[in-house]
Amino acid sequence: MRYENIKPDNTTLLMILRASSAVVSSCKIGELFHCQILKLGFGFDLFLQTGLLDFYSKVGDLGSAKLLFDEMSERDVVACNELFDRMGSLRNTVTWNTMISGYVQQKEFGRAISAFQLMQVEKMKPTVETMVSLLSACAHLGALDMGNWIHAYIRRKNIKSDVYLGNALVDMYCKCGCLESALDVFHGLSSKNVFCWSSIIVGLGMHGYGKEAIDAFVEMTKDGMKPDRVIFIGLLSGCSHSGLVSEGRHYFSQMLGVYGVQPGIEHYGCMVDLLGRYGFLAEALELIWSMPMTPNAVVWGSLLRACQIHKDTKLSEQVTKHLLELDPFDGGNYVFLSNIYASVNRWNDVETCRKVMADRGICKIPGCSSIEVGNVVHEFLAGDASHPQFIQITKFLDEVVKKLRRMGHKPDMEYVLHDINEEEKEASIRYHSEKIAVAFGLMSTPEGKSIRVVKNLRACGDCHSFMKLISKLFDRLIIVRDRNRFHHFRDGSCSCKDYW
DNA sequence: TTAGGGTTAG
Repeated sequence: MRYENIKPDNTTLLMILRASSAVVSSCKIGELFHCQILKLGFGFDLFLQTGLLDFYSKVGDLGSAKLLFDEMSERDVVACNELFDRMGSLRNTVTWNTMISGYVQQKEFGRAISAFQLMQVEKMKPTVETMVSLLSACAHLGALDMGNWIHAYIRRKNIKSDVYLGNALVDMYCKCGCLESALDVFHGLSSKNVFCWSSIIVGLGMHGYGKEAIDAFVEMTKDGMKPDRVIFIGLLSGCSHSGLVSEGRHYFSQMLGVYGVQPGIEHYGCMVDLLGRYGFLAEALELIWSMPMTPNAVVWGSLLRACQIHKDTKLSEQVTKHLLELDPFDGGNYVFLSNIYASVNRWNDVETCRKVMADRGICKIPGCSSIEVGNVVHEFLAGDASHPQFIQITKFLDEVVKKLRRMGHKPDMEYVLHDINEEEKEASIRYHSEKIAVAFGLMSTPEGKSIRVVKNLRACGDCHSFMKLISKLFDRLIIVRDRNRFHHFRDGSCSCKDYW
């Protein structure tokens, strides 16, 4: 259009922006576009500004989005001073919603919630779109208290529920460990689409209810709903969490013929996970070689995890080679290999692994656990003692460990990295972030209250048995969401039946 | 103009 020397109007620009935000992943183009708008001297109206704001949010340039958003606020003040008070605000509900959803999409969940609080300070009325974004933030954080508060707020303010909001609630309750509430909301929905079904199927699966996930799938198809690829990911991963190998095989084989869904690399990944985790390592490897597409890091990663569970050092070395070829800078691969060497006492190889990591400047992601107490999310990062009550927590934890030892618990140090003495090894696992978070929960919540912890990585074997004992010792329900599933610890045992 | 579900891994 510029070549024709015809000046586009605002509507055209808005259309271009929307199209770009759907396909463009580079922030540079947004900036260029922003400059062009200014250079060509457009009337920068609210729609265009919102379009640009949405663009910045979607491509992940939150800095520019925030700058623009704040700028809009200043203009608002000027406009209100100059004009009559009936003048519409330049920063309206839609721009707030765009900003909040931008934070959620960029995984800045805390900021999304803060933005909502600011929105309330400015007396801006939230809408159903605001609520959906916020619930998604709570789901990611595992912030149940906040999620409950939002649910109550929706009821109090009579915010009209739709299928998006219903789904967001179901997903939030599942990911915050409240399967009962999720099911309540789900069954109460007046209409359900494929998103709602997938939320509940995935939720059942990640809580260890594989059979119920299959039942939901069957019910869904009876309702005339056509399953999509995400539904099958949920179904197969649900089978995997519960060790339902033959059921998983059955549905995988029926995907294309019966349901018309072409198995993608994700579904092969689920199958490798299902077979490998159960111990069928050779079959899992065979499946990888027979795949119609090139296996990716997720597929090899699933097999590597299976090798770790079933202690197949030889195969795991082969698998790691593939992984390191695919991504030589992924720290996780080195950590995995190093753990496997450590478990069979090959300390020289452990050292080599660590040296390669150091030489290439690769770090491992530190463990991080969070717990919500009194409407505040407390975060505990491995090796970080900055929490104001850190000393009291560790003292409390030491006492607990002593008690557990008297009960006969021996620390499981299979995957401690270093070739160090037993005492040092014990110290290195005693303060794992999830233990600190649970200890803090025990100290700061009333007796009998369940404790919910969210962890960014998988729980180690020692933390898992520790939680089982703690649930009995303190008579508390402890719910831990780890990287990919839930563990409900009650009266000395775990809902995963130690299959995870 | 704004909103929702997904496989491995430190």
